Amino acid sequence: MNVTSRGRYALRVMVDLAQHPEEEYISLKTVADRQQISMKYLESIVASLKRAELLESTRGKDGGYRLCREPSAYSVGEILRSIEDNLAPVACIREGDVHCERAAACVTIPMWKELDEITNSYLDTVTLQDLLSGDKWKTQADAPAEEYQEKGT
Amino acid sequence: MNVTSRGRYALRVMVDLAQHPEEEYISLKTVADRQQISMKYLESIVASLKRAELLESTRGKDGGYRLCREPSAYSVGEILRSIEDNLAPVACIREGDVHCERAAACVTIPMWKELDEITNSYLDTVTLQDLLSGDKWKTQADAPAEEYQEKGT
DNA sequence: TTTAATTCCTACTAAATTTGTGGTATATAA
DNA sequence: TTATATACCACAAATTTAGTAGGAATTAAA
Repeated sequence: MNVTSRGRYALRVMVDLAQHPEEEYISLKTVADRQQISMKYLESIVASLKRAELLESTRGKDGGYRLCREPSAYSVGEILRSIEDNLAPVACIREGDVHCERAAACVTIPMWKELDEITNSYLDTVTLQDLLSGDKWKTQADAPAEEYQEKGT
Repeated sequence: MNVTSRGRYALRVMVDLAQHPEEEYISLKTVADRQQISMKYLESIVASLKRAELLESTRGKDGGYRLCREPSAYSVGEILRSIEDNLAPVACIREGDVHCERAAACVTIPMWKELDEITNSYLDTVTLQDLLSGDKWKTQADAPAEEYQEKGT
């Protein structure tokens, strides 16, 4: 897997934007201040997010960034894959990349591939909304016995 | 996850030893030649494996390394954890290590923890024997109807 | 039309990690 | 006692990650 600070920061930017839906566009400076991350560093990260069409922007005064979908329509997997180019657990199974000539004979490749599938499919089931609500991980001790947060109604 | 070459090499050493059970102790040079890995680099890797009691050794002439269990009694998770100190997908959830003061408020922590559990429990289900046989990942198309490659004979 | 605020773009630098190498001490079988 | 190993420690090269710097282009508003 290997999720670097770029991936973690990307997630925090997306969460931050999701938590402040009222305003139209939010400047990077605002997000950087709230999240205490260098704005300059964030620049290259949001550039990737924008390229992947995970958020939209306007330039100039009063410009900034905003989500272009409902939080429930983003999966963590999608966000991370747009940022990290090596979500795979080992280099061996990255397509095109370095071709290991022993791959055909390598007894570990099938395992790495399965592991990659397992992690990706987990991350694809977690949405930005899940992160915001936290319900997905609430234990019974935490959770109020009464009812879930109604959604969709 | 982040499995580096140390982890991959460790797995290859273990597989190599498992594939040559006839001889008593096998020298690192032999393994390094067979696997085409720098022997010097392997030294530090097998040192970790030995420290974790995953293999045993004798020094001096005719010395070398050998497994101390049946291949089916090693899990890949155990092997990797003895080598890589950061199997966790992100630094944030490594105990004791760097303590992130925003951890309590961080909405992503529960997800990283669950991901870590998922990957570790998968890797704990895969044994060295599984890697050797490959059966675990054989598709029906691959598998010859007749019989497996005879081994042990 | 000028100014301030902002995204966008490119290049560079610093720090950390990974991937090794080298040298030597110690143990063991023949 | 010699050849062949492991064991141990320090250092170096290569790669990746993290962060900085500077400025061009765009936009809203004064």
